[in-house]
Order: sequence, then structure tokens, then C-alpha cells
Amino acid sequence: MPELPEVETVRRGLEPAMLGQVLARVEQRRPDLRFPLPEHFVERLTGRRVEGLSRRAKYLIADLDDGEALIMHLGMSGRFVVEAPGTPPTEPGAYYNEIGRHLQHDHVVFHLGSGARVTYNDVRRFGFMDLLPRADLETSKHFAGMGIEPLGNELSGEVLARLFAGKLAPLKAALLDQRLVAGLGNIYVCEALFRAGLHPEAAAGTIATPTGRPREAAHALAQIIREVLDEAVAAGGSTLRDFAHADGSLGYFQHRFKVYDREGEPCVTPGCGGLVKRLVQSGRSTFYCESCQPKR
DNA sequence: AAGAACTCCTGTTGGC
DNA sequence: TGCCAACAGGAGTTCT
Repeated sequence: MPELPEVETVRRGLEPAMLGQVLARVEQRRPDLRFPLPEHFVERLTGRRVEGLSRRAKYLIADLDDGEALIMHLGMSGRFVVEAPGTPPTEPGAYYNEIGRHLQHDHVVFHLGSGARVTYNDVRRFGFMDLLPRADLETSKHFAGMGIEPLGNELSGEVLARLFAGKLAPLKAALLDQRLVAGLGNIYVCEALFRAGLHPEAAAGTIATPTGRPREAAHALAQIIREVLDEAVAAGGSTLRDFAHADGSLGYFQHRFKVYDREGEPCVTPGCGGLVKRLVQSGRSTFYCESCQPKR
């Protein structure tokens, strides 16, 4: 489900509810998500105060007052729901609630000191959580080797060119590779390549000279990635199928998609006249305009 | 060793 | 109407 803009939207929804709050009670309703939940998960969280809530790529990180950090990844279908103090618990056995949440997939519930509830729900269970000392984060398996943060200052035409130089893998695959740039997913890669006028099957190395210097396309692509992500964050992410904010409201960037999920539709570029095509790369759908994004 | 394919899981959708 | 294959925002593991 969530790419960087959706995760950032979730973070902004959780922060006011969780920051400074004590995890008064924690419910763990199953032993695992994608991976087993950490050893003694409930015991290690209960009574801890949340001192910070940050994001790195598609990960959420809650800093706890004992020096540990709770790492949370939403996978494809993970979502958080914040419920105000006094909200009655969901009906036992209820299948589906008014905001389209499959209640049987509520896996972890944080009961906060304020009386509010924060529930992690994940239908496909590709999400995961981990708990480790804050000091070990950078060297942990989650973050060691992770690529640059696309909304940080590191992303530039120079850096992108250096990362992609000599690569024969298609641009689409290189942009999805979290070891290079961390946080992009299928939607925003499609949208960025469209705006940059680059064919998704072009070799990633074509944006650089053989020595790793940026060509014009590298500067354009770096700039466009920022723009697309900034716009999507401002729009509260994209809601397809089941993404919702922590308060149940919806993102609306999906209305601004130019190519994603628009196979067969005419290109939106004035006077273009091309059609949006779909192809499969590494098992994932790619959408692009046959005319605006020529093969070379 | 890079790049592609397969895998985890459940729910929805579209074609017959 | 029903059935079922294809597909879904991710990414670790296994192949070629």
C-alpha cells in the first residue's frame, strides 16, 4: 500500500496522538506479521513513553523513553487507526466497519495514557515491527545499506547519476531499488518517469556519462522526484483500495495520477494524442505514455 | 554479481 | 449468477 507520501501522512496523523503518551497497555493479537514480532514485545512496550515519531523511507520509528526504538513498516496493506478516548471497542465478531477496515486484521493495539487507541491493521500481513536500541538503528539490518532519502538534501542529479552509472537494469527497477533511493514505490516511480519523459525500460545508466557524470535527464529526474513526492505529501497521499489516514480520512493525490492505473486512456498532455500503455517489469505493472516517453 | 522471478497473505475485480 | 485467474501501494530470498 504505502509509499513514502502515505507513510509520511500516517506519521503526521499518529504524532499528535502518540507523542509524549505512555503505552499504558499493549495488545498483541498474533505472534507474527510478516516476521515474528520481537521477543517479549508486550512487556518491552508496556509503560514506555513515546518521545519521538519519525520516518525514514517507508519506515516509521517511535523513540521510547528506555532508549529502544519501535520500527514499523506497513508493507502493502498496513494501516494505523487512531480512535479517540471513549470510543467503544469494536463489536466482537464484526467483520467490516464503516471505514472499510477488516476488523479481524487488527493485529496490534496500543492503549495510550490519554485513553486513545492506536490500532495496527494489516490484511495481507506484509508489514512488520521490530524493537531495538536506538543507537543500533543505523547499523541494523533495516537501515544499513539503505539508499538516500528522496526528500532530503542528498537527492540531486549528480548523486542520481553516480548511483545509476553503468547500470543496465531498467530505470523503473533502479528507482524501486531501496538500496539506491529509499522510499519510492510503484506509483510514484511511474508518475516521475512520465513527468521526466523517460521510458521505464531505458537502462538506468543512460542518465549518466560512462564516468558517472549527470546528463540532463539526471537533473530533471532528481527534481521531478522531489516535486511528485512533495505534491503527494501535500495531498495527504493517495487512496486506492484501502489506504486511509489515521483518522479515517482519505488522501486525494490519486486524482492527479497522469499514468498510474490509466491503461488505454489518452495521455493527458495537451496535443500529445498518445495512449497510456501498461507493461510488466519484475512482475509489477508499469504505466507510461507511448508518445511522451519514447524508447530513446 | 546483477537482474529477474518467486514468495509471503488476503481481498477484490473483471472476464467468461 | 457464479467461478476463478489475475492483480494489488513491498521487499527478502532464490534463481539464472
